[in-house]
Amino acid sequence: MKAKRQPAREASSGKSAGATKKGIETRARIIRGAREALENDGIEALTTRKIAASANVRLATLHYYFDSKETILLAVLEGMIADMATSYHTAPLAADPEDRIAELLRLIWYYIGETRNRQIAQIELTLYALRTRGAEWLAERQYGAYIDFYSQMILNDPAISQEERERIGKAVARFMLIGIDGLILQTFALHDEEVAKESVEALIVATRGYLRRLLQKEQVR
Amino acid sequence: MKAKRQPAREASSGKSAGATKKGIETRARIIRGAREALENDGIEALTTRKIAASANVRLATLHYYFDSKETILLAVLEGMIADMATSYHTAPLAADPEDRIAELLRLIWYYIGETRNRQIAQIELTLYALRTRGAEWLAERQYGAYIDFYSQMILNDPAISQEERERIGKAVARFMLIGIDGLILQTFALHDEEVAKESVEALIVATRGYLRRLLQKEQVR
DNA sequence: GTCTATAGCATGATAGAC
DNA sequence: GTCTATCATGCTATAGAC
Repeated sequence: MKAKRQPAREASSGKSAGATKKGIETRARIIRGAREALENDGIEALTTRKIAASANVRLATLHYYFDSKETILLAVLEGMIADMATSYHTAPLAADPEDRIAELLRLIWYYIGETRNRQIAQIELTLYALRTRGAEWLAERQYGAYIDFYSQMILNDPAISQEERERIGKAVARFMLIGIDGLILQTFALHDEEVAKESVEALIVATRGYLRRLLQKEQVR
Repeated sequence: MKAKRQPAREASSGKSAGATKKGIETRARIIRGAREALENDGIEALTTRKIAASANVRLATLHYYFDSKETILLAVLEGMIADMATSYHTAPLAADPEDRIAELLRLIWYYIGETRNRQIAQIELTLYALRTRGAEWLAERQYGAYIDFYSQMILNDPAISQEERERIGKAVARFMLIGIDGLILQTFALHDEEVAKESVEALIVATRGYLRRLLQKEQVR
């Protein structure tokens, strides 16, 4: 709540603590506990006491590992970024990029449905990072990571030059990500499974179309 | 922070206060102050004292008009929903629905760029409502209001039956809204104006395509 | 590295004068 | 309807024993 402190450049840690094996473990447990508490109660109701309880750690231990509540929150976001790629490692495998888009979007959609509160928590954290002076780069990195990952999943056709592949892949990835984020908010607000499913299919068609258009432009050059 | 209180069914007010002219004015000032404080500092840092200061009202006055901080927050969201329609009343006018989509999306995009913090605050509040037991309906109503509004903006072709017009219009509106929300998050995270502009155009093409497809299906029947 | 204990202050909310 | 004053509690963070 206090604003006197200067923002943490490094979200990872505040102290040099956590070098030993047990230390690393405890640090991880704190982050996990914070994430769970955040998922359960939302950022507005999150307190260090809840984090400690959720991590099964005494209150003072939090501050041995982290400078402040802010540092913990940013570390949770960092953890989510790191976890992201591993979540989908049962990856789609279709040969055609357009089919991969469809598979990927349906897979993501399934995962989102299973992790509602985590999705909400992640958006809360993104907004928190955007608000926190000195932490905007974290939100940027989060999106960068998602875009890189999706991009690589969609386009790996060696017939296209590396440069163009990356340009187009990232554009499609950004488009996909826009749809996914918007879909999360809308689905949880409307809670109409039927309508959500329709939107996913519409998003698939749109993303495919966008990819096709970008590739066609490429041909014409 | 306490959870003992039972949730407010009505977000509008908590007490019967605010019947007089001055009372209504003060109530409005509190809501406006709360919104401004929220826009400036984010929900995580929002306190009743900040709200009071921002509304130029003493702390106790807040509680004369509202049962709790929660009630104030939900009232702010309600206010945003009410303001929504008026924001775009300089409405697009093209005759062709597809052109209206383009105009509308570019207009919305401009407005969003001018009100960055308000957009973030609104998403924060939506998530807060989704978290708050008994207030989920507010998030739903918010989306319903947006969808109704966009729907009506896009489709008013009398050549189509009322029922179909509404079905298609709402589907397109939902699609647009997904794009807009996703775009808000991504743009503020990446803060790349160039890339954002591209995404808006991609979204326009996609939304037009979606409308066209829905209308074609309609023809075939 | 983790604990107990507590400092020191901010918080949401209320009592009661005017 | 708005104020001053204050309560009870919860908050983040720290000191210091083990």
